[in-house]
Amino acid sequence: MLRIRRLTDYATVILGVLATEPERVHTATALALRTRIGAATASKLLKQLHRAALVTSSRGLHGGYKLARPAHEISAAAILDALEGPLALTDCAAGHGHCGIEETCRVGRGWQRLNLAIRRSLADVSLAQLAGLDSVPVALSHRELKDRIANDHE
Amino acid sequence: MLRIRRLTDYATVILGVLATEPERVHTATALALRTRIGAATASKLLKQLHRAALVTSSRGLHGGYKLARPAHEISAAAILDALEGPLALTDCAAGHGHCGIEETCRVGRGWQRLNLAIRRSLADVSLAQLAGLDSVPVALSHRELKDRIANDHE
DNA sequence: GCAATTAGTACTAAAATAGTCCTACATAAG
DNA sequence: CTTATGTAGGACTATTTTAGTACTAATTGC
Repeated sequence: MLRIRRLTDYATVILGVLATEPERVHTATALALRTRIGAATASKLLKQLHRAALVTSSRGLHGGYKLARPAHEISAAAILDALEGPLALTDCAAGHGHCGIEETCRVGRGWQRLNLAIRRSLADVSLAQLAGLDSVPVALSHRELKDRIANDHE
Repeated sequence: MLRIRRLTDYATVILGVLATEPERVHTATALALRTRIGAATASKLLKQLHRAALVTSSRGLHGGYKLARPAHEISAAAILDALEGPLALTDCAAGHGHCGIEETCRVGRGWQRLNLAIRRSLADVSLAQLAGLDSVPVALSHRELKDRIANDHE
């Protein structure tokens, strides 16, 4: 239930490596080797990350990629957004409504609320935490998410 | 990002209808008509819900489906589990590890933690809330989930 | 026995996902 | 000013998931 795509996972792994050495530039192939991800795939992911401005790139000889900001300033939500787009839990909410009856939309809204709460919470988790580089492991707790969703109602 | 499947959404819609009239039995076709979901699809979903013990069924003439328990005792997590299985955010954690290097698994664990926190929070949201039948809309808040994830560390 | 209705399974079609390849552009070093 | 090393971007293919359908068996009330 509720999984992220494999490529998104790959991307976080790559970002994790970049986060351990934020000063250096890393070539796509080097990152691919180190993460055992296919070179072409890693390259594609890095391009996406670049477009989302999570990494900076330099071309030519001695070119490569670097983290655009410190790892603790990159949120899990930003990564998800970059790789998977701002899609919602359900697409009923996205507007292609063949949900003719009232109950449908009521439920749809419920999911939507949940989705929002989760997203916001994800915004509070940083790459540094995800990659275990921070002292605080993954800071986002039960009580807080629950509050968050509750406080959401209207 | 982080979406549920369309069929899962359908299922909640069906459950929502069942929740509005928990006393009566509803036939698969009646539910299909009311929700504008294809009859065969609705039927298939109801079977899954039955296997997951979220609804009870009776066969034969005047048979049909009913909610197995009151709507406020059915959690969003239970619905997700029934329809999508207990899958994790990433499948690296599921064991098929081709994640040879350390960073990989560090990140994997991070996702795993997030997943767990979200799951637990989802366990606190009921069908009644999802379908908007409860006074409290969708009770699961920002602060609480955040706490939940934070408290998770080891 | 008959009609209504769920149970189970197998199959098909469509869409999302993952992954590869090719060509163009940029930069530094010789 | 040429060449080696890189990224940028897009087109394309294969694989896997997801959605949806169809058919047959089992159950029950009248």
